[in-house]
Amino acid sequence: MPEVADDNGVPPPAPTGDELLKVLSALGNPHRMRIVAALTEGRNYVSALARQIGMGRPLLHMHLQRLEAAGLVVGTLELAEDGKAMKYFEVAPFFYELSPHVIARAAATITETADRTAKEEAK
Amino acid sequence: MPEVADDNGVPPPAPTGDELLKVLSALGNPHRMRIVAALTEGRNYVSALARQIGMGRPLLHMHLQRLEAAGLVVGTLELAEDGKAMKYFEVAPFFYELSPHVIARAAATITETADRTAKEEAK
DNA sequence: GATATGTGTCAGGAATCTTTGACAGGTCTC
DNA sequence: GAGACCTGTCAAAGATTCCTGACACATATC
Repeated sequence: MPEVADDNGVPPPAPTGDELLKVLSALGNPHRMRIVAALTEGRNYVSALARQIGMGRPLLHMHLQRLEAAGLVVGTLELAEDGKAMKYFEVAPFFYELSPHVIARAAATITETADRTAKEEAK
Repeated sequence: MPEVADDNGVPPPAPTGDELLKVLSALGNPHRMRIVAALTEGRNYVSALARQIGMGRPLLHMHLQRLEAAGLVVGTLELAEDGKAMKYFEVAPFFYELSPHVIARAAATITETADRTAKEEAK
């Protein structure tokens, strides 16, 4: 039988420079990588996750934020039966290919840290 | 004609955590991405490259070093006909797939910045 | 009320990148 | 020798990222 056939067999979307940049810098960190790995085994809420991989909540919170900004994980705030509000996170079904061509193509559409702070995108 | 058929169609080598970490953090930088892009159009020596993408030599030198350490580019010091020694760089034919599974698998073999400086690998 | 759970944020220090301006060396041509 | 190229390295500053210890807010139980 063929591996998996979830998606409609979408080829390679060719990510933009800024997008790829966010993804790569997000994944290029030991802790963040481990966080994604932990979430791959199942969704979890931040406090529990923090205990599981042994790291402070504030720190985890920040890392999850970074991962979510890159679209690698998604968090949803839901209310438990006992009324507690807890934020569950789970990995997003991402997929990127890294090759010279992909990088070259993406590099053409970068609007970041180039020189100016490029902080004016609100226009 | 079919795209390219260089390699023997090697599947997915499943990179180690440290390796993937180096690759991702190396590529997760605007300048480094642009450098790879520039080299995709053809090999070049550092001084010329520096002028081409407008950045100081010392800086470029450092970035190239990082890229080379990650195995994304390779540099060779050769002597021009007029006796000058120049270091030519070119992109390496790398290829990585980024998906939750790959990350999870790689995360299991990380030996970096975990906690201790892990600076003792010289043993 | 006190305690334990969950959520989030903030300020400040520690640790790492990133960047620049010298400086060293080399060969060749004028 | 002086100038134009190339190579490399270093120290110190600047900018980011990372990390920790408070603090705020909720709800439920003892």
